[in-house]
Formats: sequence, C-alpha cells, structure tokens
Amino acid sequence: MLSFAEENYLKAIYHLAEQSGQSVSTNAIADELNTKAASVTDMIKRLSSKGVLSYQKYKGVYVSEAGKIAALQVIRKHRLWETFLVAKLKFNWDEVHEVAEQLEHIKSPLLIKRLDELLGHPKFDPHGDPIPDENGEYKEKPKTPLFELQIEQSGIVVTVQDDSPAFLQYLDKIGIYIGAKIKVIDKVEFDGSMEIQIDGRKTNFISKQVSENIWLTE
Amino acid sequence: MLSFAEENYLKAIYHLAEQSGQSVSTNAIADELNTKAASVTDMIKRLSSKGVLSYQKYKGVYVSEAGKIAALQVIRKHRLWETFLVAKLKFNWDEVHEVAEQLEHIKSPLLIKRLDELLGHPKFDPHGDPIPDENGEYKEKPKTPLFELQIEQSGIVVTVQDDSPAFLQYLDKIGIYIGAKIKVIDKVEFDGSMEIQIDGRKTNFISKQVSENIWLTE
DNA sequence: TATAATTTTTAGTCTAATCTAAAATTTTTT
DNA sequence: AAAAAATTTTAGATTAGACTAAAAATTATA
Repeated sequence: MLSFAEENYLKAIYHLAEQSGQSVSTNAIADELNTKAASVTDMIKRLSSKGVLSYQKYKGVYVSEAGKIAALQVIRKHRLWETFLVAKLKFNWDEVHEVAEQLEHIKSPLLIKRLDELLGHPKFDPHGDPIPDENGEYKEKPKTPLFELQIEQSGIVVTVQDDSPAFLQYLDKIGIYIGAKIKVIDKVEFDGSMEIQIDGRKTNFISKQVSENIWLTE
Repeated sequence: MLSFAEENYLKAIYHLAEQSGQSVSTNAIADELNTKAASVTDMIKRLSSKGVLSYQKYKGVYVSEAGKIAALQVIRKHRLWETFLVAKLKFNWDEVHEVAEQLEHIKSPLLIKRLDELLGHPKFDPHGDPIPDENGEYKEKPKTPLFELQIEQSGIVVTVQDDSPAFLQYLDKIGIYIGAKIKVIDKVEFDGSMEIQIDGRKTNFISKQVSENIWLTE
C-alpha cells in the first residue's frame, strides 16, 4: 500500500516517463514536484524497494509494470473526481485540479466503483484526457489543434494544452467548453488569427496562440 | 491550519467532552483513538499551543471555543459525506463510516458548499445525527427509544444507538431505515419484545434489545 | 583528454507523529 | 495518613518525509 506522498511521486514520474519515453532524471522529478533532488533520491529508493520503480544510481528511474498499474489507478481516481466536480458540483475547469489532488488519495474501491457508475462510466475527463478503466486501459481520442483546420471545417473540443486559470477563464467567457462544436469561418493569413463559430451560434475572433491550444476531434 | 491527525484528535476529544460534560482524561482519549497515553500527551500539548484545547498537567483537557468551532466543521464534513455516500452512491449504513473518516479531511470550502447544495442542505445524516451548518449550529431531534412507545403509537426512525455492521445489516434486512415510519402493533410483557408495522406494510417481531436501540421522533 | 560545470548521492539535521520504559503525580485503599 | 495502585508525563528512540551542505559521479567544454 502506497502512502499519499508515494502516490504523488509515482504519478509525477509516470507522467514524465510517458512524455519523454526515456528514464526520468532526479532533477526532472524534483522540478515537477517543487522539491529538492536529495528528497527525490530518498523517495525513489523507497519506491524501488516497493517494486514500482526500477532504479540504478546516477542513471535515472523507469516505472515498472506494477508501478504503471498503480499510477494508472491514481490517474483514474483523479480524473473521475474531476469529472464529478464539474458534472455534479458545478465546478469550473480551473477549480478542479487542487481538490482532485486531494481526493485521488482516498482509499475505497467501492467509492470509485460507485462514482464511476454515478457518472455513467465516462471515458474522458473535463479536460479531454482519457480516464483509465479498472484494468488501467484507456484510449486517446485522435485530435488536432484548431489552428490546423481549414475554412468550413469543424470539430468537437476534446482538450486544451494550456490549463492555466487565465486561459480556462477566457474560454469560459467566449463560450468554449469540452464538447463544444467549433467551425472555422475564416482564417487571417497575416497573423494566424481566425474567426470561428461556436455550437452553430456565436462567432468570435481568436488569436493564433489560442487556436494552437484548443484541440479537436471529428 | 490543523493536520489530518490533529483534526482526528480534536474531533474525538470534542465527542468525549460532549458526552461527559467534564474535562477529558488522557487515557480516555488514548482508548478512543487506539493509541498510547504518551502519544496523547504530546498531541494535547500541540493542540493547546494552537489554541483549540485548554490543558493543565494531570488535569485533563477542555475544548476551547475556537476548538469547538473547528471540531464542528470536521463533524459537518463527515456527516455531509456520509449523507452523500448513502443518498447519491447507494452505500449502506454500515459502509459509510470508514470512507467518511478519510473524506472529512479534504480541504476545500467550495467543495463542502456545493456538496451541501447538491444534497439540499440536509439537517440530519443517515444515522439521524444532526449536521452542523457553516456556523457550527445544529439542533437535535427530540427522540425516544422505540421500546418506550405504547400499542398503537407510531414514529419516524431518526437514529440507532448501536451502529455495528451486524445490527445495521439486520435493520436493512427487516426493512428499517432512517425515515421509516414504525407503528407498535403489540407488546409482549414477558420478554419485552414487540410486534411492529413498518411503513404501513410489513409487520415484524423484534426483541427488546432491538427496540431499545431504535430511536424515533414524532 | 584534462578541466569545468552539472547532476546525483550521501551524510547529517529537522519536524510530526508514534512508541516503550521510567519517573512523577494523583487517586484509592487499607 | 501512609502505602499501593492507577494515571499521566517525561525521556529517549523510531519512521516518513523533507531539508542543507558536502562528496561523488557524470556530462560538457576547451
């Protein structure tokens, strides 16, 4: 059984490993968790002895198969709680992360089973990220940045790359949410900005920077 | 800000103080929390220095006004979560306590506000215990044990004295739940058992021991 | 390839929360 | 009211998790 702190390390290391595809360095972990390299060394020794990481001195760490299963269950819990907060408790996108960070460590298989049922076995969280099932399995949606669509093409918002409160609040304001249908009305070659229509109603002008951070599926 | 462990001590001490009306002894706290007297002494020093307990060596502790407010907020969270688990996630009475012990320590005022709204501002939890409001205020229902009702009298189940899984499962089985209407059909003087009708439908025979543990209001 | 810079580990310290054993205090019994 | 019993506190250790400073190893640079 992993502690709260151990689960946080494992989850962070799992994410870093997925991104890089390589072994994860002590410093990268320390940066990610806002802690010091010495603390990380202590913790990765502990996690290795528990069998969820494999570690060689000075060579960084890999997540073991057992570690991946454990990490995916924490991620599952995090994303189910985020979905619950938005769907049932009317939280905004930018308000869920902190609370889900706490809730993901609650130990109760029945709780997660029932939460999953209450939410109708969702496959994606409010940010469009996939929710692993009880076996750790999930699939990503094939997705492209809004920026790459051509005039007259459309798609459904599935995720955003930037999840800063400022960006999420801006999206809220102009009426963009996960599941919104966006159609490209016009593209301005000069600065990369575009005019879009949201859910067949409002139209809006958005900058290149924004359109690169909104990802869609068909 | 109190830690997880500090909140648990404070809550336990608050309950013990309410029951006895006097100062709470080190050993009583150790018994309640299944820990050792020496650990309790350490913790009550820490909680005193934080202003939630008042403590004199060898004389036991009292909960300060600030301590009562803090304890009632933890109790509020615990009972709201229990209500949520039963009302929304179909937990049984005997399954909620352990999970609520974890959930009560989640730090998020917004979460509790929204949970309270989702549940319709409940005043009592699934065991019939009152849920304090944001200011720590609550009122008990006036209640009597089923055993004391006379033939033809009736009432609504508000709480049970015994909350062992065995007892709660027995109640489930014979169809008794918080909110059930019970009418006394007959009383057997010999052994104190009685015949009751539940929700105007089923009738059942229950022992004296059972009828003493079920409490009703009008 | 030797030196410098960076990264990682080790060694030692700190705090929260726990424990055991012994000492101090209070309560009970005779 | 003195002795015995029970309770409570202190002293000293332990563990998880974090830190700083210094040592060791690796990587980059000249």
